[in-house]
Amino acid sequence: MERLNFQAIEKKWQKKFKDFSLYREKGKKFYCLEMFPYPSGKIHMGHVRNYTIGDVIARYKFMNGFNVLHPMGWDAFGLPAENASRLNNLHPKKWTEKNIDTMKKQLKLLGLSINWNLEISTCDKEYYKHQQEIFIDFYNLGLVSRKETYVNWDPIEKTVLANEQVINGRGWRSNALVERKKLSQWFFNITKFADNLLDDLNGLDGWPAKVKLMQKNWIGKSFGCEINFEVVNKKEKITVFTTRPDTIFGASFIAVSPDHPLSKYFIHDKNFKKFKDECNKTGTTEEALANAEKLGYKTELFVKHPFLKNKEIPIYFANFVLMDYGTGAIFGCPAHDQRDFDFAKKYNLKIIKVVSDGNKDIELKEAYLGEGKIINSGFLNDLNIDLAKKKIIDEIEKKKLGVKKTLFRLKDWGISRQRYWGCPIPMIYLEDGSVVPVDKSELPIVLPEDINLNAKGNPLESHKKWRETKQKSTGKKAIRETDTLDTFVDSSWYFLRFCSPNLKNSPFDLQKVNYWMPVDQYIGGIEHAILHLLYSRFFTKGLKQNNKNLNFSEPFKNLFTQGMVCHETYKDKNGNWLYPDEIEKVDTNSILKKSDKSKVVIGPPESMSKSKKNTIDPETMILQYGADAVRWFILSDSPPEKDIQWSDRGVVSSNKFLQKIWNLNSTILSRKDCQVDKNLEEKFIKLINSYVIKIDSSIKNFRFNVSIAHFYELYNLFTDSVGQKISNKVIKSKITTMMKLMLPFTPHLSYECLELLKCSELDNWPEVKGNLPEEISMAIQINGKTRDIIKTNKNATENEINKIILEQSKAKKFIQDKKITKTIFVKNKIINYIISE
RNA sequence: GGGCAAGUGGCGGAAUUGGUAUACGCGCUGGUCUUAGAAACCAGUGCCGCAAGGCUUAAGAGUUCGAGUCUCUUCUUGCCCA
Repeated sequence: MERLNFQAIEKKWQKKFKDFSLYREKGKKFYCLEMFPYPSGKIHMGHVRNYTIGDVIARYKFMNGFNVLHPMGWDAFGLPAENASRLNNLHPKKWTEKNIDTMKKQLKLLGLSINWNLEISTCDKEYYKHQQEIFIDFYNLGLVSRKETYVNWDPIEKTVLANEQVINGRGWRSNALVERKKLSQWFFNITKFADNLLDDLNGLDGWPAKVKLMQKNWIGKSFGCEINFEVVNKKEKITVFTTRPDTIFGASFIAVSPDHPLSKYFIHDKNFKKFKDECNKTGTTEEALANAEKLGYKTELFVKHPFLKNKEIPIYFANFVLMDYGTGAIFGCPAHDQRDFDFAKKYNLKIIKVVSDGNKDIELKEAYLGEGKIINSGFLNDLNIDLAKKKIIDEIEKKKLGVKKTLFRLKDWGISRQRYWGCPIPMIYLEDGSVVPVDKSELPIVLPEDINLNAKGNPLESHKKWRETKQKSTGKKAIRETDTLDTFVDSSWYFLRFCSPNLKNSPFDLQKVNYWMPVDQYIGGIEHAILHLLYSRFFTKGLKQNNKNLNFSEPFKNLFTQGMVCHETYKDKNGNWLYPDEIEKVDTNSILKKSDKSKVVIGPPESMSKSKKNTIDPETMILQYGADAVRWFILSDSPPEKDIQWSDRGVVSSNKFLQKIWNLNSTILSRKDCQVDKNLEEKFIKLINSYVIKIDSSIKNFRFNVSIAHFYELYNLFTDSVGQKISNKVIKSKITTMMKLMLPFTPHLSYECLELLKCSELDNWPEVKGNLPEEISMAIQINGKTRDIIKTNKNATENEINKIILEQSKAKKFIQDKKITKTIFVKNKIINYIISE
């Protein structure tokens, strides 16, 4: 028997997959999309998992008669290209193109059903030209603004970081301590859609509840009110925002942001300046602010308490109050807010309980946040928190002390990046100080290639020739915006571009996006649960506002978030990380470093990363074990939403199993016809039918590991059956069924076997119906304990079962002459006799 | 601190949603074949017990004829928010 030569068949079929398309004229549309990769150099196992899952879905849907769009592109802008080009003296464009080339070849080795004719790359001017157009459209819609704000400044990368790029106060890439810096930045006004983005989550039934919850928390809608406090002996009022107006009687200080207008009285105060500089060293994330030590600067100013005559409350500047959240001022109620509590402890401020925690006279050790009756609060006393909130807000509005207000945690999306390798922002600065978009006819504003990357800061700023321009309509001198767009912008609409990737004059063809959108199945990592998905949703809503004829307002109908690929880590005696191929396993207990035979310490499985050297190169695995075996393994071990542990043993056994399938196919091809036992044959056919149903439903439910378990069972069924009295016709027709079921998982092997089986219709899914096995097993229980399992005909009645039990079942002796007081009979499942002693 | 998940053999995990717990795979043990090894094939494999049987889904309670699945308490782990 000839061994499976996977290299040869993969080569053969990949040639046929070239320019592969799952398009067809008839059938319902299905848009299957996996998050496109960043071209970092080589593909990694995470990509293999992501694109294999997508490929199974795409092929499955196609075989079920759908017209499938399954494209691929490159998220090709971004800082790593700049860093790499400084290291290797290679232009970011060249570096990116080289990587795309490599990764495309690697992806093709996996045998994906990608239609490569639709390939796009975000660094291509034919792509970002349209992005600039969308930017101008958004600008004209009032969805773009320019604001002076404090930003997270990474002093090493010399760029602005988004809040989520700051981890524990440090830059996510550089690990530098992040500083606060005031810069003029471009923003997308995502907050204009805050309510919309929140409400529409309800319609996303095909999204994991977890992701929806994360987005909901991120948007963070909260209800409360503004309260105006009169400053003693000054004209102004301080407006605070609070979600806990019910605790107003517990207020013992006012804290305002160091950037609050009130600071005008202190600009000449050296101590205040020092304090403010100190504050700027803390990051701007809520987490950084929460963890930072609470710092205050006491002013000589006081406000009047709005409900307590003669009560005056001191004003502090505080580092934990942000100017861009709420009104930049809060009232502090230490008894019921932990930050206020910490602050009050530090500056010896009064802690007045206004919500009863049940312990009347015991001093609080921390803020009490629970439910309780209101106390010490005049007309609010004895109410619960909710009622007190309503009453106090009514009172505040009645006395015109403030207004009811809804606040969002969501902030506008800062999109300016002081970097070269990104999409130029199509705005110009005129000499009169006005800032205007470029004329659309000038698009694209092409990124210049002759730049000096070794200069500090943004190379576009020092590129005089590119920077200096003229306004087209007036001929006036102008200077280009040198900031480029956050790369999240690039990925916020690429799914639309795939519908008409070569269209010249418009980002997308209306008819085509209305046909293909929304994406029917989007697949990617959970790490994009908030930002990428939120931004894409915002873009879709913005585009719909710009063009009312778009017939969708959400981009992704169904979302699947796959788990990570993990591998154990290895360290040598000096604590240096080692690659898996630098070690050897002598036996289960001793692992040695190959080079010097020293002992190696094994760490727990962690997400594969270059820094921990626990990566496995997909290309090596594909060449060694075959693409089908790699695909098979990555789907077989764990449910796809969970993390999976890469194991070499696993891929070896996948390879062995596929070899067995090949051998089985060969056996069947050369099988001689035999005498036929009709009953046996019928039984075999019915069993196969039951597996078609099981495999079909497990694929539908993304339970690929279960599908694979069923394939093993199917294989066992075949090896038991080839030697039995079943006709060649039936055996061949059923192995054809099995190969079709396997096709989405192992396309090369399946196509090859189907060709050998002379199957004429390769691309249709087996019928998911037919007669099922008649024999089933039933559990016999006595007092709820299983005492025997009997085989019986489907739909056997209680009487028939009773007869069997009394005649032959092992359960018989448990009943003996005891009295059966009750019988519970569930057809095809169990019969339970309740007997009394 | 708050919210949300999850906890099943030596390991990855399955269980038609309240009805046969441990499917399938890995590993391990024994055997066949082989000069030997590898591969392949056959058999076994939750725990205790010679067996009959008993016990078992993190721990404990509850609902039920029946609980891995539902409810409550506790513990542990992971993720998100703080």
